[in-house]
Amino acid sequence: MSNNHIKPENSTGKSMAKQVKIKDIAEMAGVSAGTVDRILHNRGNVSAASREAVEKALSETGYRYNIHTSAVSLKKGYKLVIAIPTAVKGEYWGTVQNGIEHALEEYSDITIECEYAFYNQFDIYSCRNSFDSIMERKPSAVIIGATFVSETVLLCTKLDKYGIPYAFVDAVIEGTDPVVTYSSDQNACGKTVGRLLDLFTPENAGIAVFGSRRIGNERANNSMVRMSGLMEYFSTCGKKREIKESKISVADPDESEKDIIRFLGENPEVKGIAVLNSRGYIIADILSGHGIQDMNIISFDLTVNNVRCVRSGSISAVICQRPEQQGFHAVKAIIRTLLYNIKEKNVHHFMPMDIIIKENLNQYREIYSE
Amino acid sequence: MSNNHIKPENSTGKSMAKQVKIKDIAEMAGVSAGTVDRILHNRGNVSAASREAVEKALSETGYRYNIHTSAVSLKKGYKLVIAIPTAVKGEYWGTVQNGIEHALEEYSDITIECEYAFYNQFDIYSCRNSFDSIMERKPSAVIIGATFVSETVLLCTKLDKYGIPYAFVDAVIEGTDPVVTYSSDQNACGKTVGRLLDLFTPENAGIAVFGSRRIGNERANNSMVRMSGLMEYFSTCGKKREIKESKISVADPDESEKDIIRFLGENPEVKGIAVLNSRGYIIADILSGHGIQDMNIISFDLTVNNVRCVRSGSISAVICQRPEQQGFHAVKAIIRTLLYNIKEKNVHHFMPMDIIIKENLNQYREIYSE
DNA sequence: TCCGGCCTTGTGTACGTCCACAAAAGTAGG
DNA sequence: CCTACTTTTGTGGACGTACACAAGGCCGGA
Repeated sequence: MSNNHIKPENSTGKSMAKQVKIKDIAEMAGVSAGTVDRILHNRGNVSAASREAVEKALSETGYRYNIHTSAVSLKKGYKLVIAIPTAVKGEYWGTVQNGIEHALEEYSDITIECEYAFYNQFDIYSCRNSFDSIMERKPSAVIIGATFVSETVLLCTKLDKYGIPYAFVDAVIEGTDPVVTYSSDQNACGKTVGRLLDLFTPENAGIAVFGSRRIGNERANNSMVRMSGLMEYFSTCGKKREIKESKISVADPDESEKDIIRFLGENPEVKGIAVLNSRGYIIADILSGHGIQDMNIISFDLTVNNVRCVRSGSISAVICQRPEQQGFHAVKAIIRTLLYNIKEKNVHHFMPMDIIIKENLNQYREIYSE
Repeated sequence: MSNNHIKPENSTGKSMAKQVKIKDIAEMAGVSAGTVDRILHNRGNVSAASREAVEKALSETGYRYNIHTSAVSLKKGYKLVIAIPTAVKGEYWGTVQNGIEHALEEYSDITIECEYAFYNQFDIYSCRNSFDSIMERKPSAVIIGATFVSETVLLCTKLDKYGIPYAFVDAVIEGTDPVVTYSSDQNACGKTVGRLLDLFTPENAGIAVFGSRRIGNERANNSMVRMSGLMEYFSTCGKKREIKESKISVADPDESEKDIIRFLGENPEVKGIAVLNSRGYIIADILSGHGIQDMNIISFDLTVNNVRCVRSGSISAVICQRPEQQGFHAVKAIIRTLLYNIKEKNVHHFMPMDIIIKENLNQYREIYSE
């Protein structure tokens, strides 16, 4: 009972990497621990000779400092600013936020202050307001859920100027220099949707694709990339499918309903619909309301409404890009950067595209909620 | 609509929790820090009165001790024994091992020694040998990948006796008391396979199911549970499908090949095959070798061979249960138990069943390899 | 040469916990 | 009431790092 632990010193033959301490490095380089510390933290005021000697010792020993003792003596806290579209519980950005908070819990023994700078993803002025406030908040690091291209580039330029690290979730914006990004390959998503639609829809039936209405021409538009992936799938799959395109309006539900019903009246051969955003449930509910049962809908994101529709069968499949994991890992990566002051090598992480159908829905719910 | 987004903690959007220290608890309870420490670590020699006062203070403040300072001053190390089937890189248990090692890296600042006790999952004697050696190794905790029921129960009884915590990955054995388990709902897996097979196989074609040959009648047999799930799917899906059953032998490849070709000769209507273990690639390769192209194979696990077949199209879909995550989380949970000496509430974790097809294969590869 | 100022380096304390050991309180027997 | 012993409690050093501050070295100008 009392001997179910081992003593660190007396390893029973197993070799254990011995921890190299700052003092060891200092001794090797012929300087004091303080100098090593200054180099490790880029605090400046170090001669070229000392720096060289210490860096040699560091790389020879493969020194990695002890995160625990580091955290113990760390005086300064960090301030994390999260600039993402308004997070609604049970929807996409709400799930991202879950992941963010989950990660912060893991670091609850370090002083990390976290501020949200939400913006309306359909309103460029709201985004500008929000992003303008970020520098005033004096962040140590920023997590960005980008929608508008030039606003984001502007923000990143400022952050770069002050050496403030930032990470992207959901979408990656060109012309920026993030520490790390978590996103999905939207083109591959489109292909996957194509494949699923193809599987679920009878061979002789038609297919329709619903995207969002474009808002401004500056938006980083995941839907459009998904669309081209979907088209690629159908142009290479060997089968001949007729593909109709349409849009749904987010703003006006009554309008949408009329549009959809009219569209289906005009295209009775359509038996499969791809909805390239998270609003598949809207179409599913409209069709249910009109007693239409034999439509196969594929949509995106495991939101509460989509979950309901997958369970009831009014949506055939949903593709999900692990928003929670995106938030979680982005925060962890950015905190690691703050602590260790090193950039990771592989900055772009692509999340898997989970395929969720009625049969495997339950296990995903457990993962994505909580 | 406007204000149902998540407010983190307080109105200013900041989240910071103040650390309650052992000294604070000691002061509140009118004892010294040493006494609090003894209670926290069940070191005994504490009067009932002190214990009561301290526990009151602990629960009032919601005290949670600082993992970093704890780790800094922790003298003892831990020894983790991993009792799983022999891990081969790129196969199921190899991926579990990846996850285990990944988790150990996260705790590289704590002294954790890790020993593997591999066994041959097809040989009950090998399992006995391996499990018999475990107590001698004086583990602080054990991670078990169980195959044989009574051997596992025996091991767990011994572990329980000495109060050594253990966790299950992949399968859960009845009559044991693990700290935590990571596994999949095999019945739901079976249903999902059924659904996929149904989608991929033309409506008028027949379907076959290949399980493993049973080895001994004591084995925890995932295949059998998957089989019943699959049957459930087809008995409730409304369609009429003819389902044939067969087995594949792991031992003798030539024998398997003959069996399969004979089977398909006798059942030419079969155009879809579910392989309820990870050996879908064997069948896929045999069929490819015989020039058979129009078979839809669904199998399990993202092994290197299955990945190759999904990419080439000879396997239509694979279901994967995140072996890496299972290993990863099991280790993290067990280490948390060792550190905090508390049991988690929800011991059974079910992993999602990822559906992998050609179109979404690449992103999963990145996740599961690395 | 001396002085002030800047650049560089070394030193010492604090962080919160663990744990060994010392001290104190309690108990029992004579 | 004293001694011997057990149970309970308090105390201080150690862990490895961060950072403030003091101290030393170097340089140019007077």
